[in-house]
Amino acid sequence: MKPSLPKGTRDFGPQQMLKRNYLFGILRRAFERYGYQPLETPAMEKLSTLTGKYGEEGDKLLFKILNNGDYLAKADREALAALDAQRLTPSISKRGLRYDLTVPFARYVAMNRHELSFPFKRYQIQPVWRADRPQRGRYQEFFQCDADVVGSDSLMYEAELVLLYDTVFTEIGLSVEIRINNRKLLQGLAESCGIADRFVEMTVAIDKLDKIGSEGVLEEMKKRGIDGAAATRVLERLAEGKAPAGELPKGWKDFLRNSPVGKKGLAELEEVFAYLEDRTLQQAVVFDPSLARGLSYYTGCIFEVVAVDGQMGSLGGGGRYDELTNLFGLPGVSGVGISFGVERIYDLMEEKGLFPEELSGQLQLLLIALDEESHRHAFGLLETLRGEGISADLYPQPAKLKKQMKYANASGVPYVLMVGEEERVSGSYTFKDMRSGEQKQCSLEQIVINLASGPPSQDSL
RNA sequence: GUGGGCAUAGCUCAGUUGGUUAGAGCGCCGGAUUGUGGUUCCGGAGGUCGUCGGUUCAAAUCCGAUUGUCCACCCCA
Repeated sequence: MKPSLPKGTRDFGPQQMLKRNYLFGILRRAFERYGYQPLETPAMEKLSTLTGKYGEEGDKLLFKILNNGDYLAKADREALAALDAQRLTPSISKRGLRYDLTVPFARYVAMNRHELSFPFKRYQIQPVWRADRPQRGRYQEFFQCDADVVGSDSLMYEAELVLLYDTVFTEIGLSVEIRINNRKLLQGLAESCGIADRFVEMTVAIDKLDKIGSEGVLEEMKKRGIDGAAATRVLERLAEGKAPAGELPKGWKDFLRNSPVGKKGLAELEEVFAYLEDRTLQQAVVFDPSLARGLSYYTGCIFEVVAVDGQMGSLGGGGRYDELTNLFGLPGVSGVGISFGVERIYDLMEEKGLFPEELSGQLQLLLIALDEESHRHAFGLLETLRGEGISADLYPQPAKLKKQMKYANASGVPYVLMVGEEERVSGSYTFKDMRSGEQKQCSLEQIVINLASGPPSQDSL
């Protein structure tokens, strides 16, 4: 049998894991600095928790888990005979793999409403599964990384989440544009153009403005049943385009004067921008009226992050949702959250070489022994080195030096310590920097001092 | 879910109108060098041509199916 992986899944080898941990570590520390608490939920949820939350398209992409035991005994015979998979499913599967982290979070909040004190802030970094057709940067199993706060409608949190995006992307070393819009403003746009009943169709279409241009969006809207004149009005309004945060184009106020919901959206944006006014931001933050985001549960401000120079697509997104916990019987709990597209961020960091050369968790020092007695001596040295918190290892036999060096080189260890008869009797070991090729004689104490403070810096030799 | 491209050594890829023993580069192993990797030189190993079936005297090459992968939609991270 030829071993292989299921479609759309990947192994993460040691080199990848060290980099992923570096990225996740930045995220984790940033979340905790901002007061978000860790949370994990099970990989599988009841199908009743998941279905109906992502629209018809989303439901199709849910991975379903076959019931245990003789699952056909309780199958819906009629549906089975009729080959009606959709009707058969509930009778043979009652669990599924989670599709995102937001819905399980909403379920968690609803279940634990009496224990939690609000506002409740949590972050979550876990894999999710989608039975999508894989493409570059799209997998069937991938990690999501979310930060959400529920139980407060303060617009302070919208501003905080923008700062969180700013902090994280700056620390990673990526230049991004953080786009902000508000669904209420879009509702106002639809109302003012007389197509309030085609709101969803309008948002789906204008979200593609970047990609297909205004003619394309016009076609898209017509195709989705929006009157041509109204569609043209929508595009006229969007023509004013993006604006730096804090400089909301004047035209919008006038345009939305007859739409209470639109004015509310505008006011919300103004308040968020007011919170951001004197903050120091490293990344570009812009108001983008064409930003719509597909997910229908957003009700207020919405966010999206894109790389300044990349065709990578969205690196993250989020927004405010007022009614998500309603679905689990907990009304009146407003939430706002953001997601980091860690898989794409990883790919982009790789592309731009943003990972440090030395990553924590990596082996720092490989001992190489040249004869049996030195090998046992080196085995003893490991105890001291490891006791000092240094990640150290010993080649398993006193093989030929060339062979051991080759192994050291291939494994990417930054430092090698050679132990032969001379070193063993003098207590002064040959300590080699594999990158520069330089080597010198060092006592064990000197080596510990060189390496003890985590990953070695460039100039430690 | 719809439409299309691709599948040959560990990796990236050549392979003529179907015709003897399927090639290259990189990587790997060994040696040059018995205390020095990454550079150089010499030698070597490694392939059921994704899988199954069909056409043919003859298939990596043509046809069908299937699986995987990539791309564009749909949707999304």
